[in-house]
Amino acid sequence: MGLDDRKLAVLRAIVEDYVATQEPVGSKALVERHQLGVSPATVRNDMAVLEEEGYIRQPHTSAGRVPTDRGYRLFVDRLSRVKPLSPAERRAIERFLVGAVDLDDVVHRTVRLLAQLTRQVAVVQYPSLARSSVRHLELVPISTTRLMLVMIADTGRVEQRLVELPAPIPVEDVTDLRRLVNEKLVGSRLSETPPLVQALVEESVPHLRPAMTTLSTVLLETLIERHEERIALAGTANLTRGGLLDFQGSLRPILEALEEEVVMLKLIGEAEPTTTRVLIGDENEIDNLRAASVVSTGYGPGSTSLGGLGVLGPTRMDYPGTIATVRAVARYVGELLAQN
Amino acid sequence: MGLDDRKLAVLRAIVEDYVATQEPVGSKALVERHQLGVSPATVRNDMAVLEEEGYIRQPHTSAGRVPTDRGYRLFVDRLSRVKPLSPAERRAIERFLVGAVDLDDVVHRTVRLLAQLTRQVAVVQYPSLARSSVRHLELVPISTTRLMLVMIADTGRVEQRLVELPAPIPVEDVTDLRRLVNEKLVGSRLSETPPLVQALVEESVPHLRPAMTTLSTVLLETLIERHEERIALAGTANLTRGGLLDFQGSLRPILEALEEEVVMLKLIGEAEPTTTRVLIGDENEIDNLRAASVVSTGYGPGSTSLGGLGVLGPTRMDYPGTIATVRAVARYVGELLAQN
DNA sequence: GACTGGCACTCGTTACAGTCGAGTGCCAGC
DNA sequence: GCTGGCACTCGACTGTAACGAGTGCCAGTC
Repeated sequence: MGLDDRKLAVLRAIVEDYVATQEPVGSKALVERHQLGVSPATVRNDMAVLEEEGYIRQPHTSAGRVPTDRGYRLFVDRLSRVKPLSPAERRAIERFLVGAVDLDDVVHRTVRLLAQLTRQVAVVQYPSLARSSVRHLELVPISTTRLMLVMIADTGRVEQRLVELPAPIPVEDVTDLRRLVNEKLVGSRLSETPPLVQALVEESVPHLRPAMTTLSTVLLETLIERHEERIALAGTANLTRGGLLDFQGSLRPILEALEEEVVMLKLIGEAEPTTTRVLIGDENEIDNLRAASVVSTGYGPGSTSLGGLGVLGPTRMDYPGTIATVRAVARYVGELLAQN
Repeated sequence: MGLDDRKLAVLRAIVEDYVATQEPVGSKALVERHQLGVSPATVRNDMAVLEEEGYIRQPHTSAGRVPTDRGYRLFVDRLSRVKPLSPAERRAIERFLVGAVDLDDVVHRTVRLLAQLTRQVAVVQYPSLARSSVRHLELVPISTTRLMLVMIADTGRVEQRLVELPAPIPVEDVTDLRRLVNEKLVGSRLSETPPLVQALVEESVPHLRPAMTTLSTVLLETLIERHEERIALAGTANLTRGGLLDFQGSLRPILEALEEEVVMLKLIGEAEPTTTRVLIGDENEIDNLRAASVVSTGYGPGSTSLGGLGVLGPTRMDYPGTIATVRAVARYVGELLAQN
């Protein structure tokens, strides 16, 4: 593993040039474009070592070198600084997010902004319900046997679900039910509600019990277990930049993966605001994304995470710039949501 | 324009073969695969006429013929019957849609189903708010100067928006506001609410007036003007089927168009349940979609339309099958929503 | 011992020529 | 009006050759 400083500089130069030109880079071009202070022959020797160690490879014998996933990894970990954003970019972020009127709007603006700034596919998770708490529960009678249950979370998320009651109940009972569930659940984290919901049923007076039982089932089922997590996507057209060279010629697996919300959630939903995760090519556990890289982080007030966001692009991407942008956007969104 | 029956039969055969094989079809292959009862030479003469009239064309001099947009148009209008769905498909539709728990779920299932059955990109518009009526309005106090306004439409759609009040108001006033807006607006179509909202302000008692004014602004602005329309997408990965031959080599414009909700809405949002619209290639007003075809219709109970749905694919698509599927899915969804 | 210039070698790219064959248009004949 | 026959076109494919970017290796220099 004896990689001296110059070899690392060579690797850095190769990554930078390849990302910029999208073409295998040779020893001669390298010494011309960078001040390495040595001859092409020396660079060739260094390249041979780098190749042996698995950081770069040749697409074919008489071609220049291309970074491997491992090479990008080394570059990201040790050879690059996070690029500070340009003032123009900072302004773009602020301008874009100011004026959002509700949560949906914030999420949509964010994902579009991220796609535009990074020129990649952007993914933003809605604030996770599990980490939100209940602000209010509303029960709206639709008919004597049907209620619409609406839950408003402190993050601004609103979820609704139809409840089919086992028997007709009078309006006064709906009022009672509403009061009871609100007294019990408002303010508590959704991840902590199951025992509370259970208690609600046990404590309820006999004539409300059937309705409360049904209601609690729906509460548990829908609001906590089922589609509690949602995501927004933007910038899929960016996948076609750089011709078909990226993604080894086929967008299919990428597009398929992007449509699977579960997959995407797993990909970006676990990060914390303080860390930025970079997954490069092969490091990805999802087979369909073996030709892609993902940069993700969490957002939220302070260091608590409400959800994740990130971008997906070719392994040949501008990591320093992308990482900087993802972080910046996450921070702004976190602050914005903290104000609500 | 003297196209006799045989020439039309030839055109039909060309369209069918080309759709199936994706390769230019020649006179010899045509007589082999279809019982036209004439020789290749005769077919060639017919082809020459069809080409002159602009229904087919040759990619290059020594190749077979390919239908033009105009050819597909004639095929759709006069040469094809809507294919009845297979029992398996009918069952798939029913199985897929049964068990949907709320509107979001219905829409998501529908769009995925449509993408799967047609193997194209599917687009489903959420039930249009403009054509829905108000079932209930809820006001939830967030703080003394902030309310969360939640509107529930008869289609099951729920919209929310934060209201910043000009001055703090007591909880009793919120109750009054809630009662007033509900009395006035419940049951009316959203497209008819603006005068009613106006009246609400004018009729309100002095001490409620400031709050009511703000509230009415939000009501008009958000629920009626702004993002009143939403769509769901699925099956973008299907764009990559058939290699890059479809869409003249670049998915970019298509993907860009798909991300523009406004564009998509215009495309599918105007149809009525009784008619099915087919836009072929050039007929499309959106430049980005000149290489694609769109099959769309409306859905809703009876012949009133709640929204549109459709699929987008290459001009080289199985029109009879696609049309049948789009119609069938629209009918099922319409019925499903009518039951709510 | 590390770097360098030089050189032979590899191999993908491009250009060009030639062959093949699917498919056509046209025409004389039935 | 249809058909068989025939000459023609032109893209697809194959083979050959020249080109050149880029390499690995080695002997020479500091």
